[in-house]
Amino acid sequence: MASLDRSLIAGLSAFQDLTAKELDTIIGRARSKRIARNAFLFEEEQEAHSFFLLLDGHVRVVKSTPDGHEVTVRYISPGELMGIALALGRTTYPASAIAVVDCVSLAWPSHQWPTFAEEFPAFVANAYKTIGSRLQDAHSRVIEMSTEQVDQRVAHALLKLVDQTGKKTGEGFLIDFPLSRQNIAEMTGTTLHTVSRLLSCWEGKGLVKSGRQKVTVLAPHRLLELAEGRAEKS
Amino acid sequence: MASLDRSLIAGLSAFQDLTAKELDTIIGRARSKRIARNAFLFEEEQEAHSFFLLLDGHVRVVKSTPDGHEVTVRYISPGELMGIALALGRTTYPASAIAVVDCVSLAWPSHQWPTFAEEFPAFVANAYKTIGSRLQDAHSRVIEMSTEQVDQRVAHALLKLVDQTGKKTGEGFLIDFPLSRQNIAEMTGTTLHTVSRLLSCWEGKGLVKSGRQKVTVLAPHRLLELAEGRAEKS
DNA sequence: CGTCCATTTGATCAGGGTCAAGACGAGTGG
DNA sequence: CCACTCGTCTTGACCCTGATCAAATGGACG
Repeated sequence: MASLDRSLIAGLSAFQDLTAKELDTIIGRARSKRIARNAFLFEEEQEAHSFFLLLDGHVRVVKSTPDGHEVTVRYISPGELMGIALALGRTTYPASAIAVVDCVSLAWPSHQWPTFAEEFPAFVANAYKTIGSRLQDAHSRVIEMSTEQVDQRVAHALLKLVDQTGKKTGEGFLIDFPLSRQNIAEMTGTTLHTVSRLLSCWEGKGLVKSGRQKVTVLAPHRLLELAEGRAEKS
Repeated sequence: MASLDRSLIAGLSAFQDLTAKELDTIIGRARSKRIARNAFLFEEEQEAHSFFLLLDGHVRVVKSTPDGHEVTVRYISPGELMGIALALGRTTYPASAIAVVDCVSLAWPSHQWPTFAEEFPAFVANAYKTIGSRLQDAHSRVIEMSTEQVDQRVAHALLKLVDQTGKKTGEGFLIDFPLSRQNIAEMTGTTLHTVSRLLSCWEGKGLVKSGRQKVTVLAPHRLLELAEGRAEKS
């Protein structure tokens, strides 16, 4: 097996302010893994044996309720850390992580966390920054759910995904992984029916174009107006 | 002014695993403040000059939306840290904190955080644990908002408050600070009207007893059944 | 006693969930 | 290459939860 090279992680915000030598050490302790589409990287409630960095692909993080509902917490893009809640004193994963497409990730055993903390304070500082921004995300989600209508929430969700992983195409911004109506519903606390109706309607207005597990945002600006509730009701 | 004594903070989970001497040092750097009912401890977007520990009273943490809605993020009880989001790389407060009753708090200047981190690693570890549990709280809020009906969410909210600050009385558990229908609505993403109707209904069933800005939970167990959706519809 | 809030309760109604049925498209196996 | 199947998506009809609008009641406090 070819050994891992630090160029894989150099330049990622998680490893900002670390020296080349430190990167070498860190990557020397990592194992790389391929995860097939639809496979779990880790599961909710499971013992948190490792923490991860996604190198390639897209991962959906979900929590399940006792009564069978699934709620999507977030999508992870390449370069992001995953499974780091243990840095906050947990021993089990708070959610499950599923590969949306075939993925490649790095993994470090959890028991190395304290060592990392001592040897690479810049790294843990970055990790905490990540956690901070996720806490803010969670709070904005709460606020959206409390104050916005379904159409605004769906619009916000699409815009967030475009921001995160949008690929510019001739027509607009394609969300670059398989995304079903059901998936969008699980992000926004609604049903696939309502999402389907919304997308149909928006397609009619030229805001988006969507197909089977595929969404392209054509007019982000107008979608944003809708998301912020300053669109004229037509 | 009498100087502050370490007995004020000894025993609090935020200061677990610190020596008496360390506690003395920490408290020596604190300033204590009285905050009148309805006054702000800090405001959203404001420069985060200090972080706080609530000694006495109750604080409501709220975020406002551009269109004037207020969402209550959480209530803080004595012994809890506040305004520590700056530990996660922020420079402004992410929400406002309002004294629900007359309060007493300790405050440390933010610029001491790095010093604290070096001198009292146990303290920052505890702080991160606090943040971790708040992240989880936020996620459960999202899940509740996505999957539960209003009555379940209100029931959950009341139970959480009872857990946090419930005072056992002859009849049940009193939530020990002024709490209006409006406040409950802001915690659960509904309106004061709906909350009022729910409480009236529950009062009829003997689940709660409520008056002006006052709620007592009489039958937590039955309320929990309702919260979890396994109550018989009557 | 009067004013200001918090609360209650009724009436109305719409957003969006639920139920049902069908169309479409992609992959599979013969 | 075609038929079949399964999963995704669409669309209609219906109805329920809970928001909105409106008005009255009741304490608390100056």
